[in-house]
Order: sequence, then structure tokens, then C-alpha cells
Amino acid sequence: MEKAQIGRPREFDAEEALQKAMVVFWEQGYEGASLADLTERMGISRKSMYAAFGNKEELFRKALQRYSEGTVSYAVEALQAETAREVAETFLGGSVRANTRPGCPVGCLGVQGALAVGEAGRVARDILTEWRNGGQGLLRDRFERAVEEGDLPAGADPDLISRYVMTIANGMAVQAAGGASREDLQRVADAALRSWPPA
Amino acid sequence: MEKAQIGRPREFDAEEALQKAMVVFWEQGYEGASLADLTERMGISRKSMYAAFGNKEELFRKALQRYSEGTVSYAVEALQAETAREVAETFLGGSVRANTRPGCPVGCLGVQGALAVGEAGRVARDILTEWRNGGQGLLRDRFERAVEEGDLPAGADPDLISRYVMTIANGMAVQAAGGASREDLQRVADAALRSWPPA
DNA sequence: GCACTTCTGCACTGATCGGTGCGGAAGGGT
DNA sequence: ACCCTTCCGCACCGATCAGTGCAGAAGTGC
Repeated sequence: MEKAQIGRPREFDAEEALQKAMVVFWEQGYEGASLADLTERMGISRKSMYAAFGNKEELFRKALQRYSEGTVSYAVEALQAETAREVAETFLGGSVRANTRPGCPVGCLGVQGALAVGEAGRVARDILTEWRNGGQGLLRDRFERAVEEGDLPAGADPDLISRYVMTIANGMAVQAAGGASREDLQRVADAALRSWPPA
Repeated sequence: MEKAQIGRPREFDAEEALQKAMVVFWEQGYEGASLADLTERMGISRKSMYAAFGNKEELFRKALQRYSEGTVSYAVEALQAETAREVAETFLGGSVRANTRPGCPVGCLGVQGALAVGEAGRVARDILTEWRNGGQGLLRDRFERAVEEGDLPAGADPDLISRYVMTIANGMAVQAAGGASREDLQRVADAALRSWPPA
């Protein structure tokens, strides 16, 4: 993705193009986003896309990375919260907003990008599965620390709690894809955190 | 789908073929399931498939109907439970099992069949959205009745409660698609119902 | 100004997409 | 035995899929 110093410099903004590609993957999924759709929305030719990003799979990978650093940046913020409860609140609140951001597709790229796919999308599906499991692992680590710090009761199960929180987030993504409003989702998030810890 | 009385009768079992098609849609999604995949697994020719089911979209519709009546039959059972809490318990417990049934694809056809799709899958996506919202509506109606019967407190919000329960079910479907075990999911379902009503 | 490198648009690749026309085979009603 | 209907396998349809070769244009360093 680095451009060489010599020769004609590229005319388009790679970051901007990647952002557009991310949106297309987000709203149409990996399989549903054709090269024609992608390059048209990115405003560049097929050739430029391949030169800058490699291929469709690499483009997807980079789009997901941008999604992580941009849209889902609330997650790292959540992990730094003071208490386990605040971690969960910040994480779910951030999910609610990310799933219903005006001007962006509804739902979550990491969920709807490639949940069930044919042969061609298998790599993308595995990338997203690992992405979701990775995020859940970070939550688990944070809750483990909370148990050690006495912030969560000694008998609490960080694995279960992280899975519980992530299940709510995943479910809200599906709800958003089905048309749920930001207020609808926030009420669900509040309900899910009414008893804490959940187990 | 009815066959005429006159002429050569079809050689394959339509119900059996539909079951196979349902599995393919379930594990690969609408867009990811090609006609070649489908007819190969159904064990019939393209021509027979079109004659018996119409087209890919109609096949999907009928596969979803079969899914509703078979795999998701626990839902109607859940709606008939005595109390609102038992409704939720039965519904989520049934989801847990349906999402992790040995010999079947993991996850839920209604969630992963067509969540984010390109132009070609838009109808399938809308069918599934309506399917999920319809199920949620049935839950809401049941919880409304529970409020009238005093089974749920007078201030309880059936819309929120049904959305809450469905969000958990949706989230568990995503978790299952990512490899969560039946035990993992059942613990999440238990945690989600630890406080009832949820709001 | 020259040489070098890379960019870009167009046309094209083989493969696959969903869907169909055709002709032969095969069963049921009379 | 006849006819009529339907089934079914094959080849084929135009369209689209992801990915590429080519050739001309254009910017940079000397």
C-alpha cells in the first residue's frame, strides 16, 4: 500500500477510496459486493484498485481494519473504563451508536459482512469470525482482570460474561439490520445490563 | 407445487429435495448458494428444480417455510407456554438447540441466510427481515397478553421485552456461526433470563 | 529535455451466474 | 395399444464474476 517515490504518483486518495469500499462491504457483504460496485463507488478503475490493494480479499481485510480503527474505536475506549460494568456499558452503548450511525449502513460489518457464504467467501467469513472472537477475547481478558481486582465477584466467569456482552452486541447488529432504531437498541442494551454481573 | 394427476409422475421426493436445499441455503446463505450447489445436493437437474419450485427465490421462500415448520417448531410451542417467563425460556432454549443441532449447519437460516447482500439478494433479505420481525411480533403479542393477565407487571413493555428476547436469540445465532458450543449458548441464555422481566 | 516509472482506461480472459429450449424417454388414463 | 402429459439430461443463453494485458498518458529525477 506504500507508494514508491519514483514515477507518476497516484491520483486518488487511497484512504478515501478504502473508506468507500468499507461502506460497500458493510452494506452488501463480501459476496454481494462486486468489483464493479466497489470500484464505481471508490471512483477508481479496476486496475488502480488491484495496484493499490492487491485483490478483493485484501481490500476486504484492509476495509475491516479501517472499520476497526474508525467505526469501532469505541471498543478500545470501553476496555479502558474503570469498572467491569462501565466496560460493558461503554461497549454496548458504542455498539448501539455504531449500528445506527446516520450516513452509514445499518448493522455491523463484522457481523453481516460474511456470516454464511459459498466457497468464494470462505476466507472472508473466517476473517470475520476471528475478528469477532478476538474482540470477545479482549473483553474476557478485561473481565479476568476485574475479577482479580475484586471489581467482579470471585466466582464470576469472565468467559461467560464476555460472551454474554458480545451476544447482546451481535444480536443488536442483527436487529439494526432489520430496521431497529437507535432508541430501540439502547433500551435493549439497558435491559441487558440491568442485572450486573449477568451471572 | 402440486403435481397434476396426468402424465409421468416426478421421480424424486420434493420434500426431501427441499430439505436438502434448505440445508444449503442455511450453510451458504442465499447469495452463496449457487444453482449448481443446490441442484447437486438436491440430487435433481436444474430443469426439475424449476418445474417443481419455480425459481431460486421461490425455492428459498419454500425452504424458509420448511425451516419454520421443522427446525423452528419450538417457537409455536414456546408461545403456548403458561407464563411469560416460560415463553422466553422455551424460546431461547429452543434457539440454543436449533443453532447447534448435530448434522445441521450451525447458526440460524433466518439470520445468516441473507443479512447483507447485493442487488440480487435484496428480495431474500427482505423476506428474512420480515420473517424475524414477524416472529418478534408474535412474542410481543404473547407478552401483551401476559400483561393483561397480570403475569407481567402492569408497567412492563411488551415491545421491549420481545425485542430483548429476540436480540438474545439473534446474538446466539451469530455466536453459533462463530463456533460457540451448545453449552456456551445455554449459559448465555440462562444469564439473559436471570432477571425477569428484563425491564 | 530525456529516461524512467507508474498511473489509468479499455477491452479482454476463462469461469460461473441464474435461467431455458429442445428432444427423447417414460409413466398413467382410456 | 394408443395418446397425452410430464419428466429429465444436455447444451446453450446473455450477463456477470474476479482478475489481467496492453498501450498511451503523465508525473519525477537527472
